[in-house]
Amino acid sequence: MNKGTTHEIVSRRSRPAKAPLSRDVVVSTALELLEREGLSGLSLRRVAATLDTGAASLYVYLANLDELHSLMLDRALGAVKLPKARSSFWRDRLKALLLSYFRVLHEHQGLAQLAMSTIPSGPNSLRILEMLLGLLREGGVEDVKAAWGVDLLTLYVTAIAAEQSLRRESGQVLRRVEAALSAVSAEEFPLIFAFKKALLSGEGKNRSAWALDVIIEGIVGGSVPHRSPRDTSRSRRVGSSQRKK
Amino acid sequence: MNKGTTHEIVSRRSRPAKAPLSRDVVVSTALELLEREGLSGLSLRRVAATLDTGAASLYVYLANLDELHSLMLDRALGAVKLPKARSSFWRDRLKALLLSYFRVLHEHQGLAQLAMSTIPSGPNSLRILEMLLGLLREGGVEDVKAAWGVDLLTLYVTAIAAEQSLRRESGQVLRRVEAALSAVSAEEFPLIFAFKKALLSGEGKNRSAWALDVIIEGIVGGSVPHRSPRDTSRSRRVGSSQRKK
DNA sequence: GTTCTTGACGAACAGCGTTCGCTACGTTAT
DNA sequence: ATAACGTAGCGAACGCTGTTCGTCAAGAAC
Repeated sequence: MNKGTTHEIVSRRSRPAKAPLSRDVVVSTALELLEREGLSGLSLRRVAATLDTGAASLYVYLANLDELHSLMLDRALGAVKLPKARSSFWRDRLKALLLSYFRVLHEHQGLAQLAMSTIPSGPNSLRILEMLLGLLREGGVEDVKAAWGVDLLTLYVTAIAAEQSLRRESGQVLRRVEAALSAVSAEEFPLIFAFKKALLSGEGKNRSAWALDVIIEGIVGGSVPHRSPRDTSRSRRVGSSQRKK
Repeated sequence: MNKGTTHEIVSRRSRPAKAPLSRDVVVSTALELLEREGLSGLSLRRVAATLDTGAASLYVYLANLDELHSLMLDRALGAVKLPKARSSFWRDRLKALLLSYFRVLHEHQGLAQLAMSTIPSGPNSLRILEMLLGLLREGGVEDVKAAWGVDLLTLYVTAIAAEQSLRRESGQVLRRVEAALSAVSAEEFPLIFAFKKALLSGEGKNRSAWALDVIIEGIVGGSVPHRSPRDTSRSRRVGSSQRKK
């Protein structure tokens, strides 16, 4: 079956010092690889190769690639800075937290894209979630609104980070968009034609700061009339079971 | 949309009735496959197999898989209903447009996920973009704000649709989240513990309607003071006094 | 009739996630 | 001390992917 009868045994001791190969090193190595090569350059085989082993060995510590992604995301989210309680006005703390969240996703190549297809559920994510809930509640946001709001906020921040990462990473897509925008005629699409420059002006940082303001404003609702005539949603306290059709 | 729309070329002497195989049929077939099998079940090979040909044949009409994705997205966006001009208050029209956008992305399996990694740039997308710009302008939203706003709105709607599709499609991920949330202790994460039910209550439709309201309010609301000292440089009124350079 | 263009396509390449057995080692039980 | 056992490690393989290359055939142009 195998190659002949001789079968050399190389004696593992001869090798320099094989990596301990634990769940942690696998995740760390994967994160390094992600940062160096981007999401498309991340694969179980490459991770294994970096660790000088075969891909099959990783399955001792991982159920599958999805789990690795989930672990990577949560590990990375450990870098999000949680503002201290009552260190400032709650809204500033909320903004700081979301901004830190955004930065972590944005600064690491491919991490945001990864986060878009991976609902975070690890301990670090939970800590962030808990703090977001606390902040919204401190701000007087109603319970159901707060629950939906945190989902919205994280989803939203993730989406912005992913979009900007996508732009930065693969210029190919952006170039096609630019081409499409440049080709529009002033007659057919006058507004697009006129807004061309503004639409393409990335200038990521201002833009995402503005976007964050928008979403926070929207949720904490200084401007949203709490009860619009149509919105009769009986949002009451959490715990009272309600199911609406 | 169907294969036999126009002229039949019957004389393929060797074979019964081989597919005409044009760019349109490829895209249509891909969309059917997407709806039937989801995004993970979509591949060039499967599309080719459905068309009873080899994968290499598709490269006559497509540069690569990304381009197919882009074409598929724009084709699907053709189903978005554009409200008639001045049919109602501009804000209701904006909401209707975004809701239609959302529905199209949400109802077709996998389409939203596809849209998250594909910046739309086809004619149908442009028509939607143009209309969005018009609506925001009609609402008195300032130019640069409008330009960024449409980007935000579409990104946002796409993200919500993608998230909800992800939940519906793969219960695997959701189950892990549920497990993680159910396992939290009341001591460590009291708020998460208390909000558990509200956090998991998907009930997509109410939720996304609310989310849409939030983002629209955020953008059109005059909440952001906007006049930052260095921002006013290039944002002048578009359309009225735009000159060619 | 010959040349040129171009759609179609089989074969192949490199890579992917995942599974299956088989070693070789560390621990435990006898 | 020896035997048994669980398991980390890992090579090989399976079935899939996107993409490229060379070839073939049919029609257009000359």
